[in-house]
Amino acid sequence: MRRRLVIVLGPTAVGKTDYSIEMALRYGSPVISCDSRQIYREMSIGTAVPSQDQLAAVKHYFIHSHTVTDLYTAGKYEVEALELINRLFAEGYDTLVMAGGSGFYVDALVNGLDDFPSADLQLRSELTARLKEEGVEALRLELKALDPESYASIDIANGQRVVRALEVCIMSGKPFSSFKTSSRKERNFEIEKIGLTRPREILYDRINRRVVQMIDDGLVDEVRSLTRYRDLAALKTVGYKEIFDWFDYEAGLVTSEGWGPTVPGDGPVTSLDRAIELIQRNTRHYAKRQLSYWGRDKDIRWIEL
RNA sequence: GGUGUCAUAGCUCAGUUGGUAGAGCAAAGGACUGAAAAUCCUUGUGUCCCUGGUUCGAUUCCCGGUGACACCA
Repeated sequence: MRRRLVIVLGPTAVGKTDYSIEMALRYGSPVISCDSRQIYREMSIGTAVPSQDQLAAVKHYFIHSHTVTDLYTAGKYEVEALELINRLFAEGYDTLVMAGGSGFYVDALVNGLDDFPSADLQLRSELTARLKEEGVEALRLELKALDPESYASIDIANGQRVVRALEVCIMSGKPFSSFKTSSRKERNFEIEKIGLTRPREILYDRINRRVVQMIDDGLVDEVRSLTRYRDLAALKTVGYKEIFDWFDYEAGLVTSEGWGPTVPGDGPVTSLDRAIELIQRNTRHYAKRQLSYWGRDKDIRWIEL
């Protein structure tokens, strides 16, 4: 029997949720979400999770299934999603629908990640602290000594990448690059990727309006209720970080002092309106990055809505 | 009505002691192997408000105009 996974992907706010539910109903499939933020049960409004009605209409997986206090990663997603997919196929489904905005997670599932050691949070936070104090150069030199190949191939201007490569080198005692096989894992089902898109102007307009809707739906309260988690990776999310910054300003923790039109950065978030503007802009940036990520994937069949 | 200040990139502004100009943001493009809604990289010619004058040369100085703001009436 021909088993098939149909992945509906596309930039944020393009309409993946509606499209995937419609498709799932047609195939009698559940929807398997592939979204690095909708997976957290503590976050709803700011992540544009499907509505109660939608969740009732079609069974969804990986929505609100995990907690922000556990660092979730693409590696975990690969394992868990694959396990679920195999189980569902075994139960008799021949077509499964996946909806995803997280390109890296989609790739992890489709092609598989190499067998790198997973994150060591202790080591990572040490390296991140050093990155902050000593700058990228110091860590870069260390990487050059431990793993010249990675030094030559990864983006060494990107502190986060340098930290991860170093983390693996130190943890395993082997070069980061030695884990890389650049081979694709075999999957025992067919994969079809459908990319949803819309004219840029329309997409941006949908984003702008959706952000306003989120505020009306109570985003500020949702964010406030998550204050104690704000340092977790899960909360480093568009729609949340901007509002935390606004809270900081209101609390007098940051001021406009020292900031001006030629100083890099966005400056203090002095009002809710300013926070909204920033969320809209950052969401647009995010959508653009998603489009760029999928831009070179020749396996995607694009559909303009 | 009078006086003063300002008028430069889509926006906020810097600058040129006169030799046609540059930051931040926006925008566009790109990268991506366990933080990925994260993180990082690349891209800046614009009647320097308009008219006239001085000058080899004016966006820069001067006259006038227009507009914005402030103060005085």
